[in-house]
Amino acid sequence: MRLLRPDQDVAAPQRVLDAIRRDIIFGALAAGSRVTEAALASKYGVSRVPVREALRALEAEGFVESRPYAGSTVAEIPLDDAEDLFAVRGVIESTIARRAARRAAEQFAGDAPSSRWWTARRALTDILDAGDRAVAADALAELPELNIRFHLGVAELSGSASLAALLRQISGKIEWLYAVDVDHRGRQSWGEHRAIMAAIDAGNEPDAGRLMSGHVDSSRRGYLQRFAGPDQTDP
Amino acid sequence: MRLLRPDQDVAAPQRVLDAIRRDIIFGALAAGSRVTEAALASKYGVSRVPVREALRALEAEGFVESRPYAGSTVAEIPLDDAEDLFAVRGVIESTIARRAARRAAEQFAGDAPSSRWWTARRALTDILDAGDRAVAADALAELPELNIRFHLGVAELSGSASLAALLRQISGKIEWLYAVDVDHRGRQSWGEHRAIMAAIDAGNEPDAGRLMSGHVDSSRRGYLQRFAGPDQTDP
DNA sequence: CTCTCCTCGATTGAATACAATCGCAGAACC
DNA sequence: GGTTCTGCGATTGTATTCAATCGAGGAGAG
Repeated sequence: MRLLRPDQDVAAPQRVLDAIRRDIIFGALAAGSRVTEAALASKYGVSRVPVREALRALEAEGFVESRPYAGSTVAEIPLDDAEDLFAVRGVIESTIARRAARRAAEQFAGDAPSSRWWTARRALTDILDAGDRAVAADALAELPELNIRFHLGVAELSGSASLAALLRQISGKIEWLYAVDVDHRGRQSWGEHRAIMAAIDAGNEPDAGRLMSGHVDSSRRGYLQRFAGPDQTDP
Repeated sequence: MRLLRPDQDVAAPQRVLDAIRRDIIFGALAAGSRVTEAALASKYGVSRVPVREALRALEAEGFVESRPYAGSTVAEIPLDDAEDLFAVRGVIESTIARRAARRAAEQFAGDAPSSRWWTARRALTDILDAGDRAVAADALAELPELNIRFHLGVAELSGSASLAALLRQISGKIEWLYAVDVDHRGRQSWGEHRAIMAAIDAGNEPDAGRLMSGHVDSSRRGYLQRFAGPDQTDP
């Protein structure tokens, strides 16, 4: 009947997976460090079985590396891949945005929008509002999480599970790279989301793709400016 | 001491994962069909635990969908995503090819190529030879598997685990889409691999990227010609 | 006859228990 | 003194076991 623990034990294993991934991305688990199943199990209050499943998923996503009988280690942050990852992400995200726009138009062309679509769309409204509140309250620390959820929400809206899976993988890596340049351009970046959402709602594929592409590119420039500043190329 | 079962039980769980994925890609497990853990466990002669881990990894890769207590089903083939997946794959693969070329140049610029690099490079030679033999012997059925291995091998050579993980995910999807257009253009497609390899070995980044991009695009055109032929766009 | 509720079988989720393997420390030998 | 080998501790891999949940089918009320 599940009156207690409202939506927590619905997905106990999923929760462990998300928690570990989150710890990796935001630095609680350092890159290269060794993680033992027993430690994670006791940390999250479950047995080793769900932890093992989570580690396997994370391995598929590229966040941990495992060797038989040798255990798992947190993967190294792909610093060298930054440029390339941004390029790939740009293509994936603009594709997703275009498809989301097309799908939005389809939803209203037909009889009635599917409930699945509405659920995703409503979640995005909540995310955008929460982000705006965070910006207004100067609680910029909340933005990284909301940023990921916004982009994944758009992927959900696009209806393509394949592209969504690719995005989950790559956006996780990018957040990992710089845990969001939140002090530097958090406000502006968040503001761009509204425009993207509007283009999608309007069913405007070209604009949606273009705005998303620009959004990712701004992010890329922000990253380069902050980290790769002086030595753009190595001799 | 592992004298028996030479390289089979080294990675029993990995083997189950690869086997299931292979069955999905090449059609032994139909899209949309329900898969029970017990059935897979008995099929591969292991218990349910490694099967569950494999399913979680496949879920992360987007090949199966799971709902708590409702079991797992093989995901639907992303037919609608074909165009987009080819576009994304083009970017990923050409990026990988350019990086592989750069890395090849670096290997010979320094003191001595790393053993890791050499291992990957040697594997590619074997794959290319095996493919040529298969073509000569008209054993085209072997090409799909070798094709995947060639592309993943180049990814290995690029040295970027992130890009390799992305490629693994997307190339699996594309093989799944058309289990390789082997009768139609298997020979020509395979022939292009040598040229790509040569550009990489020469450390020629632009050529490597361009050739790989063209290679993927040929593949895309082959797919469209064969499946999406008449109705390029829906009214 | 239809709808609702409930029970039961099947299946998944999780925990415990045991076997297999690896890496390291320390002793023995050269 | 250095090298090699051998136990031992720690950790992972797998099987077995039990609890939780879902879905289908039937009984009963309206």
